Amino acid sequence: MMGGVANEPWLDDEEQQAWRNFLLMRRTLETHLTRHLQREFGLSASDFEILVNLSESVTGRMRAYELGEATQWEKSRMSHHLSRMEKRGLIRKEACDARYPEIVLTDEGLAAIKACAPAHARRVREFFADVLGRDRMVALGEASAEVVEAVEKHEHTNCPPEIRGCG
Amino acid sequence: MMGGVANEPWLDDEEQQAWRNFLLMRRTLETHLTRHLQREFGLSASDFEILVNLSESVTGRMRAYELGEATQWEKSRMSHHLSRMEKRGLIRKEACDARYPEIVLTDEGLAAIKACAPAHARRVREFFADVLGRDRMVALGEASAEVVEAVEKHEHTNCPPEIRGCG
DNA sequence: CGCATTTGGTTGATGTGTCAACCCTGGCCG
DNA sequence: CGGCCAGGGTTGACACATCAACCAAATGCG
Repeated sequence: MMGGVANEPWLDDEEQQAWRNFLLMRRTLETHLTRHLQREFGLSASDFEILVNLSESVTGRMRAYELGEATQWEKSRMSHHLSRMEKRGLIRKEACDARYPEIVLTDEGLAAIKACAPAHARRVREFFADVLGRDRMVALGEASAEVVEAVEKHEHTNCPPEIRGCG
Repeated sequence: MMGGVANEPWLDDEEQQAWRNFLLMRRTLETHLTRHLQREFGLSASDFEILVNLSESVTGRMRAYELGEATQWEKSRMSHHLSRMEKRGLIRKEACDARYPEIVLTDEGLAAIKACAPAHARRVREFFADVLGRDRMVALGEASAEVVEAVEKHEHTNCPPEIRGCG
């Protein structure tokens, strides 16, 4: 029909192929990992991320804000998700501060992450680390950091006025 | 609290750091690209994907099944999303076959993708292609293909019985 | 022929993510 | 002191994804 709409000077065929491979890879990997986590342990990727962060903290308790920094989620997403997790007994909100409730890992939550972490890590190794090999994996980690930095730098200077605040 | 739950023999610190960088990168990039597409053109990433596929086809019309192959979406996701897109006038379903309706790109849909493709491609270039540079980008494309292949091979041999059908 | 199976597609329920609006408390400045 | 306002957190509405169940035309085989 057009064949050229995305074929501007912007990306040539080889680059586009690489980009599409990347998109496919990330979805394939994510779908696969998520589905197994869900089926075998009843945890979503989001659940997993929260539980990992909590379990890695020294006290097993954090404020939602800290979790937000660690995960880079929107605050409303965090709030919604923590409510759902609380309903399922994976975490608990404790009102120590009478303003900023603390998010506490419950025994059940701890048990859940302990149960699924090895299988998850094994899959990451099998499908990612082993396939790439150490060198390429480290290189990808560095490249990733560069991309994140580039995006964030741009967000600083170029985001829409409602958000900017910097100017 | 534990610090060690994900620190099994499975992934050492360096690997884990690379993995987390990768996760962060892919979310940062995706969030950024999606948000701009949404704000500037009112299109979600899913809309975009469908429109790209349709617009690249010779006739501007495909069956849902073909779109499914191209995008690797679940069929129900496809169905739901096509319905929403039809409601918004981006596509149309035509019952030529009286069984398998054809998905047709409308003028409005074509206009939409033509309008947003350059800006989107420019962002991909700016935040991904230019940051990585051609060589690393191509290498990542190849690595991605390997990962996809590994996951898919495993899915073949090791998926849960309901799905397997093999063996 | 007739019935079962396959297969492409739809539907409904539910969980999840995003946006915008709101609430509440503490700090700031008059 | 007192009003304001910034920032963490919540809520509601809506878009989206996934799962399981379902539907109907086509195919296959007794």
